Amino acid sequence: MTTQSWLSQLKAHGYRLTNARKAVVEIVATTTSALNPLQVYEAAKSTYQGLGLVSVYRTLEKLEELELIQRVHLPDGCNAYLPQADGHQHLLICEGCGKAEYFEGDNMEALFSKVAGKHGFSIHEHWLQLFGVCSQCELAASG
Amino acid sequence: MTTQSWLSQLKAHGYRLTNARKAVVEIVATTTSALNPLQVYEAAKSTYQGLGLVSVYRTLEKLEELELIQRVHLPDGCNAYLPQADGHQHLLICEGCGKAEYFEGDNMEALFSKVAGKHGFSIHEHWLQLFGVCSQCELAASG
DNA sequence: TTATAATTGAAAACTATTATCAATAAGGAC
DNA sequence: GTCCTTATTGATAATAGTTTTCAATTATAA
Repeated sequence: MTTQSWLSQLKAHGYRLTNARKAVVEIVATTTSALNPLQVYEAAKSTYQGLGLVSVYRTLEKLEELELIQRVHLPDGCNAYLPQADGHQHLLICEGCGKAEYFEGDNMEALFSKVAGKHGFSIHEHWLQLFGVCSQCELAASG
Repeated sequence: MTTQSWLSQLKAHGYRLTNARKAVVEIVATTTSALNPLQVYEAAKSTYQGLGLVSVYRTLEKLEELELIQRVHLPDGCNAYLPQADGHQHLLICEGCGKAEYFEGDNMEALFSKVAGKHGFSIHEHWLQLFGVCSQCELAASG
């Protein structure tokens, strides 16, 4: 299970397993949508009442350091986090429920290097994010 | 010239042409890299000494409203602005000098709708940004 | 030139994030 | 299990970025 595996990795890096960390990991490791620190805080408090917002910031920082989560930029804010994808993946985000799914773009790299060549750039990083409405939200809206 | 055209558009929408607005427009209409409010403020102050930071925020807001500029998300901040591109373009940004260039991805839409179909999403918006180093910065680094 | 209302810059308020610090508690040694 | 050390905590203060407030100014139409 992801939560356990993340806790093991924290431990393996010499970090102590505290109630605050367990509560934050439990939320972030299992979320399907990108969450900002305040959202994590509110969700994690139901597991561990005594949690402080500051500990959420600190735990997110460590999880990002260990590459278990990644920061996601959204139209309404740039501090949301999502479990990190394996390999190089792109994002599909539902504007209704916030659900985020990774996808792989076939042959995207080829396009990128073509563009890079044309403009005389060497590419180091890329962001590709699609925003839309998932089928459930579509249904909910029409039904 | 872009600056004049932007000022005309502000005027056409009933906004007064003040020194503060002229100074901000002059900077933002001619920039080749995405600038945040503070950067605009500092650059525009050399044109109009009395400028206040608050007026920069307010002017950027109006320019965005009129779709003359667009907000750009960068790894180190999400409040930079760039003149808006015609049509649907993507961004190529130099990590060295900050220069931003638009490009058109051929057949990108086809890929997006394929992905959308596969995941059951309907896409409303997309972000595609490539980060790298432009030829000038490459040269500067090696030379 | 004058009147008027939009706009301004300075200061205050607000929000999000980070640093400080004494109290707490995790986890290794025994 | 108990003790000890020190990482970690939550509360508070500090900081940074952005927005609101407001009296003074100024663009513009008459």
